[in-house]
Amino acid sequence: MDNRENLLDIALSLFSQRGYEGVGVQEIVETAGVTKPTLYHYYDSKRGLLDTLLKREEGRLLSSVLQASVYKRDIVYTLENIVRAYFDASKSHPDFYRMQIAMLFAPPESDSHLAILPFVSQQYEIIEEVFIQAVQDHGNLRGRHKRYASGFLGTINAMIGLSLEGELDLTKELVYLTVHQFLHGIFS
Amino acid sequence: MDNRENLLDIALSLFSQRGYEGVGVQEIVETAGVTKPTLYHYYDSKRGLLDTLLKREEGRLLSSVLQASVYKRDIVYTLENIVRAYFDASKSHPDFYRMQIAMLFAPPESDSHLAILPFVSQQYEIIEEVFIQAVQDHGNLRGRHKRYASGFLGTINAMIGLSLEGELDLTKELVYLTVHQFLHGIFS
DNA sequence: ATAAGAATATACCGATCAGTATATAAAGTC
DNA sequence: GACTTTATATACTGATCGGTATATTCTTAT
Repeated sequence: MDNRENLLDIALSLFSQRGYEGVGVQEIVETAGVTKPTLYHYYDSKRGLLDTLLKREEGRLLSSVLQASVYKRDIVYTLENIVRAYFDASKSHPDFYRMQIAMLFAPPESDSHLAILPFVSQQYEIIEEVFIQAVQDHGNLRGRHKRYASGFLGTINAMIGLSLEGELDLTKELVYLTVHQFLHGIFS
Repeated sequence: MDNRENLLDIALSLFSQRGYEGVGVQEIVETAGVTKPTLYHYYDSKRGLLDTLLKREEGRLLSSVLQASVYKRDIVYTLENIVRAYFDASKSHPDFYRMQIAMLFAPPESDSHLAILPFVSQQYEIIEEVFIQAVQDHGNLRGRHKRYASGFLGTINAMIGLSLEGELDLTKELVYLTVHQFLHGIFS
C-alpha cells in the first residue's frame, strides 16, 4: 500500500493511454484510490509527478542503451546491440515506449515535449557517438553522424511502430535484418 | 475578410504550434478577431473545424504523394520522386507537416490521432503499393512491403525531423542520398 | 419595401482544469 | 503520555474547457 509509488504506476498507465495533457489530476487520484492532497503531498505539481515518473522509467532505458553502445571496433555488433536494446525495451514496457514517442513528437512548447526532450536527446547523443567512433574503422562515414544517428533511430522506431500495431514481431531475425538493411540497403 | 477561411488559417497556425488539444476555441476566435458563435456558425464543433482543416491541407500532400508514386518500372526514380514530394511538402508547409507528425503519434484514442489517421494511412498504403509493384522487377523484395514502406517513411521523416530542427537542409543531393542509402546502405 | 436567411454579438451554461486552505488522523519520538 | 511529523480527507478556489440561447445586424431575393 505505498501510495507514493502506486501513484507513479497509475500515472504511467493513464499517461501512456491518453497522454499527459489528456489525463486530469482528479482521474489519477481516483484511480489510485486516494485524494488530491495525497498526491500533492508527495509531488509538488502534476509536472513534478511526470518528471519523477520519467526519471524512473527513462533511467532503465538509458542505461540499457548506454551499455549497448560501447563501440569495440565492430560496427555490426554494436548496432545490433542497440537495436536489441530498443526492441527489448519496447517489448517489456510497450506502454512506456509508446508514451515516449508521443511525448517526443508533441508540440515543442508542451510540457510533454519539454519533459521528455532531455532523455531522448541523451539517447540520440549516445547513438551519434557510435557513428563518430566508427569513423576510425570506416572512413567513408565521416561527417555524416547526424544523418546516420537520426536515420538509424528512425528505422528502429519504424519497426517498433509496426510491432506496436501488431503488424510485426520484434524477433532476433529482425534485429539482424534491421542492421543489415541499414548498412547494406534493401537490395543486398 | 472571409471569416470562414480565416478561421482555418488561424487554427492551423495555432494547432501546429501548440497542438489541437492545447488550443482552446476561445483563443482561436480571439486571434481571428471574431466571437464563438461565428465559428460555430461555420463549423459544428471544434473537431469539425479540425476535420475541415485537415481535408484542405492533406488533400494537397496526398495528391502530391500519389502523383510521385506512380511506378514505371524504375524504383530509384519513383522513390526519389516520393522523397522529393515529402521534402517539398515539409519545406513549403513546415508548420503543417510538424502538426501531422505530432497528431500521428498522439495517444491512440485522442481526437488528434483519430482525425489524422485516415490521411496518413492513405499515404502509407500508397508507398506500400510501390514496393508491391516493384516486386515484378526486383523479386527479392517480395513479402517485405510492410517493413519497407514503414522503414522508408521512417527514414524520410527522420530527415525532415532534422531539417525542422535546423540541423539539415532538404537539398536535391539529400533526396539522392536518402534513396541511395535506403537501397544500398550506408557502406556503399 | 419587405420578408427571409445568413452572419454576427452579448452573455451565459455546466463541467473540468490544476491547485490549496483547513482539519484530522496516524505514526514515530522523547 | 505528550509532542512532532507524516499522511490523509473534506471542501473549496478561480480559470478555462467546449458549446449555446437569444438577440441583432447585414445581405439578398422578391
